[in-house]
Amino acid sequence: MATLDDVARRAGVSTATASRIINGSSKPVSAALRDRVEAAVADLHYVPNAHARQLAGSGRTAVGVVVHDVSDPYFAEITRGLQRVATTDGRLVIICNTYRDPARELDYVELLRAHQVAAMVLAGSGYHDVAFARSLRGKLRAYELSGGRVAVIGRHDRTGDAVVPDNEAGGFMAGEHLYALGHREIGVIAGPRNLTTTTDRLTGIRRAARAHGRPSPKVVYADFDRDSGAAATGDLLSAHPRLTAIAALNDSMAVGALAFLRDVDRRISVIGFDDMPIARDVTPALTTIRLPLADMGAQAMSLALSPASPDPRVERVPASLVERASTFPP
Amino acid sequence: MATLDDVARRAGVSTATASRIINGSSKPVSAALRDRVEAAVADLHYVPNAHARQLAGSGRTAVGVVVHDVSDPYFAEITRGLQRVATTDGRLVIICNTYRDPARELDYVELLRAHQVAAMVLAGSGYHDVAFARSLRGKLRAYELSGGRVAVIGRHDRTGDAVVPDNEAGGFMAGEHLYALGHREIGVIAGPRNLTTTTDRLTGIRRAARAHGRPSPKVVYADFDRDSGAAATGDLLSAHPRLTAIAALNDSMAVGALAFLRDVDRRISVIGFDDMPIARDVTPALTTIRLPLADMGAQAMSLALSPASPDPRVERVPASLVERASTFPP
DNA sequence: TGGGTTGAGGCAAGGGCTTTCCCGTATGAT
DNA sequence: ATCATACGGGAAAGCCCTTGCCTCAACCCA
Repeated sequence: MATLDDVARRAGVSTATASRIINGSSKPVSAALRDRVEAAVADLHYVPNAHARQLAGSGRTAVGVVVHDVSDPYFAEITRGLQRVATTDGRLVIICNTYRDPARELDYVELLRAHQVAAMVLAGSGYHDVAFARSLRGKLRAYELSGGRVAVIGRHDRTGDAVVPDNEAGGFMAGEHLYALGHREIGVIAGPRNLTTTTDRLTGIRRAARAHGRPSPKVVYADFDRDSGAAATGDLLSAHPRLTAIAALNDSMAVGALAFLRDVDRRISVIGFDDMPIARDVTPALTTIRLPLADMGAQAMSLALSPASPDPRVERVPASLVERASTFPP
Repeated sequence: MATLDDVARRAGVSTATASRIINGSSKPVSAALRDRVEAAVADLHYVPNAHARQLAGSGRTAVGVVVHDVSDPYFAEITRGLQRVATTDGRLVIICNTYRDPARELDYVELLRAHQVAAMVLAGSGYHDVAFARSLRGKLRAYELSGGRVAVIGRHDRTGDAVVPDNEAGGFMAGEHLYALGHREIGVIAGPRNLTTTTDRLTGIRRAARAHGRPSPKVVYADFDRDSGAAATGDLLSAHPRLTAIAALNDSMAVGALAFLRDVDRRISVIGFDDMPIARDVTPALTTIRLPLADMGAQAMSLALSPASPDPRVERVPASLVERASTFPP
């Protein structure tokens, strides 16, 4: 691999000059030298070593993102928003998939710190796990102490910049919608129970049940993905055959529910959550609680990229109901 | 940020010793020192600087991936496969989204080279653009010369390791299926015309038309995404009202076509391509040409991570027909 | 007891780049 | 003609690590 030294030698200048030309430093350099250096760069296919540069230079340039899994539509949307603003800012994005393994999450935070990223965004780190939270807080604090910036998407039990969707209100809206339609007994397909996203949304639905004087909904837990949603629907319906509506705590599981219901040839209301792209393309089109996922990602990255402010900024993101065809009176 | 120096000083040892302990080198070290160093590391929240390490050490550790857009289901699946094998190999994955901008693609290759990645995988770089291809080849060669490994997914006009789906055969199968069903005049919603994926699939379909003695299908070009697929369906149908079947060159556009047809309340056959996850959840469930996307990603990463072999390895990936409900006799 | 091992640890040389001085030379003003 | 002022360019000091080589002491066997 050609080095700056090679370039300088070939152009007959010092590495200092070569470096200045290559980086477009403000120091003036004669046109002749500039040409010679540029020619040498081209001839040698020279690319500056990013690690050496990072070591010698001052500015951190990359940013890190820690999510459950970029291929999951929920995180894919968020990541899209994130990337848009990071790229606009000319930054390399390092994406880390945790697959919901808290240990892996902790490791990735260390790894990103080791890579001297300028900022990191964490999405989906809301576990009900005190030890994990404490450990994470410690690592993030150490990172921030060394000048790193952090933004979190989702409920945060640390003080710091965050983008927080109103999952509880969204859950309430879902329940409200179903009860207002006249349903009396509803089932809920929840996500993993150790996630705050799950419990927050669930709390909202339960509050709606109370508000309507209905019994608490029947809950069954799944994994936020389609197939577990389908399986959970089976469980729910065999345990409680008289349910007339199901609230799935995300659209992937709602799609699974719809698939299951079609298979067993039953037609009951299903409401989802998130308004993922797929929601409008299933049949019946999915009624769901919308969250502006891409925007949330963009907001989080903006926060992370902006200079630290003394008091943490928390952007609250409202949820909204999108009525389509999958919910109807009992 | 604490440095190795800080750790060494605090533990009262040299940086050499500290480094050996931290990296679990084979050199023997007394238990006492080891404990002191480990304590210092913990106290200081020390994380070794990845850049310095990369500079000083020998092994390249990260790998790069260049794709159109990770949030696009096609690339999301591929990326999932890639990541699985990269992570198993203990490597950091840097994902770069080109949004189908050849210039950006070239830039990313340079950037990954600058970051000294051990290997890179390119997916979706099959543009019909001679200048681009030449430029890309040059950059890749320079990278390989410096010990980097490259694997490409899709048609490659460079010699090197590659995973090549049989798009042409897949296209033929799609056409074959439709003609065998009795359709005489079919329309095609193609992807961007400058992509080899588009032209290869199209070639296959045209061959099927010839094989059945049918006129060449009507083609309209779109962008491989849902909305452009829906719009293209409208164009196609108003230009050729008597079409009885549509072949979309990927599932996203097929889903758009289905949506459009539902809107105008028309029911004609639609076949997709790729068998993305969404295919089985739309209504009617999408008949499609399946490609094992995640496996392709995994294979490509395996190739890229294995030592260079004198003669390039090319893994051909067969396509297969998945019959669902969206195709039927005219 | 002496020479040869072996075990534990430190010194210092990079690795490739940026950047801060610092030094000539040409330019302008007086 | 002289002095001050740019201006163009180079030398070299790091940035933070890893690792080959060397030293020193304790230990072994004959």
